[in-house]
Amino acid sequence: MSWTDERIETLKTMWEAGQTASQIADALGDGVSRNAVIGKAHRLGLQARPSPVRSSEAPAEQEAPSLQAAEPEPVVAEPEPEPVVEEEEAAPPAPAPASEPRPEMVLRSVGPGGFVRQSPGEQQPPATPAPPRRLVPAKPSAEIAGKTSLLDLNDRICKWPLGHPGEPDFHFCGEKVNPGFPYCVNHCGHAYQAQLPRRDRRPPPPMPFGGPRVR
DNA sequence: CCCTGATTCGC
DNA sequence: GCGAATCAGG
Repeated sequence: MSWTDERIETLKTMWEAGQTASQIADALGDGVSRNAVIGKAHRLGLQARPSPVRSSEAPAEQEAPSLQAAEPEPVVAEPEPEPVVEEEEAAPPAPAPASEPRPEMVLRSVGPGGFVRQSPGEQQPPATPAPPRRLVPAKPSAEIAGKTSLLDLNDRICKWPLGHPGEPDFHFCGEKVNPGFPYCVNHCGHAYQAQLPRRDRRPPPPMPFGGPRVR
């Protein structure tokens, strides 16, 4: 299978949404390996994303073995207006009791504007430490409450798309999958239909991500 | 071991 | 352009 526009679009979307290469490859199906996904992603130029590996580390460190204790850090005044997200409920003084993030939450640093990319050459110096205010766990903002977004997809939930990418309310079914299938039982019924002898057959629904793989 | 992404290089 | 092989960190 070649990289059709459709598949490339899927790749881009999922990659930018923070899905792992494996997940994307799995979603694309057709024997696409995660290497293929990564390779294609690089060729598309969307490689900037957190990687567990820093192969080419050591960015030209001074040969001088002496450590520079305090480098005159340019005090880049951070005029951050700091929009305070006001909590509705009066937060009790007790800190949230181990409200640990879900392990499967694949959220990276997704801001309302998208991803924080870093180009190799231009990296902003680390922001001034002092976190002035308490940090509110930034929801993906656009995250439609109660709906399954791309970020929520995993192997176990139905990937049946509802709506269209780009639309504000685009989301996925989110039901538990029919084991062995990318969709829930219900949507499997839509995706996989016995051949009907009828002539007036309903037009098939759009296949998510270019259709399920055939193993 | 498993996972991850990055890179290389023959095709 | 493609992706398996390989590398390297978590």
